Amino acid sequence: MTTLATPSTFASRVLAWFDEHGRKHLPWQQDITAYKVWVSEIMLQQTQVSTVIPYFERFMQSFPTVSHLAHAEQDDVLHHWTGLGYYARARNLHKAAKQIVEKHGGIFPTRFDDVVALPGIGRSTAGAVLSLACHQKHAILDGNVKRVLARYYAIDGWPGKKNVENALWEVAEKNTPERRCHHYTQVMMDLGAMVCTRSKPKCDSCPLQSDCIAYAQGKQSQYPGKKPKKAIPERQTLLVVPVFNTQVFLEQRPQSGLWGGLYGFIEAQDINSAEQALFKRGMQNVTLTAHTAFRHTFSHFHLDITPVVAVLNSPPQKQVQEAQEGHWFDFFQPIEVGLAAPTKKIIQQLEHML
DNA sequence: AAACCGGGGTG
DNA sequence: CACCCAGGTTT
Repeated sequence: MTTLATPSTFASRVLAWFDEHGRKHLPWQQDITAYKVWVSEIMLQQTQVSTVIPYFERFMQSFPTVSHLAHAEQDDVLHHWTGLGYYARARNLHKAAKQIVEKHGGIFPTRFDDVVALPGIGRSTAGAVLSLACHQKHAILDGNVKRVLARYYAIDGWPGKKNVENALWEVAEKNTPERRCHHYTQVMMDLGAMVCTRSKPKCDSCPLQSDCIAYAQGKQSQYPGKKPKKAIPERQTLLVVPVFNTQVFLEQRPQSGLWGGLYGFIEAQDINSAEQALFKRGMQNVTLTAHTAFRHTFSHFHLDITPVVAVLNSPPQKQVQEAQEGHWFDFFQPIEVGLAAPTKKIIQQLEHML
């Protein structure tokens, strides 16, 4: 007697793998709410799970609901993000929380179009939240899923290209099952993070090995296609660090652009303009000392930073001209606002520079 | 040194 | 539509 082989679909195989190996005990998987899933998804867009966990816990302690987040000070929100990078994402999270309070009565919306209209939430994140928290059937396409699908189907080209992205979305939609869509969403991320990793994928543990095209061809490392690279420029800047007794002066940066909304040191191109900038802020009798430059690298440029400590020999006068919002912070106390990595680094090293 | 990353913004 | 931008970590 012959039996027709039960079609073992893409989804059924990965779901079986989920039952045995999937992650089910992450903090945002307990007492699931759309809010928790949303916050975790935004954090996970930029950082891996082990790093995110303590940030997530602190964030939820301080902002347990959408409403708490909406009513928080932006500085406090950015402070909770210090070290995670991509501060625009924290600003969008805060902005979206305010919109949810205004437009949706503080309840995270459950209609896809409402969710995707929120700042910082696109098609993939909206799909992830509604799938994981509300069990709605939506496809997702984050970096992990892109890698799994690009390899399985041997989809050539860089996913930043529209046509490649479209091809990936098409198969992402096609494979998303009606039943257990929330488990499916979770397991696709798990597979990308735990098995179908960027380098040294664990193909022998993969439920998709038998018909993965990249595996069959031994070309796992060729997928997804790489971003075309280009030389990145170098820039240099002075960061002027005013010090008076045990206090340093920081001011809030403009909302848009580099380190938007974070507190930082005064930027200057040379010592002369550094002195002018200090003068404008009522700091006149100062002793400037340039310290060893260090390099901070972004994706699109290198920034060589020379810290210039400006010790005030007398208390600051009233500002000559209104500038950004500036504050003196005691550098032995934790500073409760958002700081970019290089700012934090300079503050940590400050006592050695005096 | 290079890869990575979802969404916003601009041309 | 095509391209650029943002920041810090991992490899």
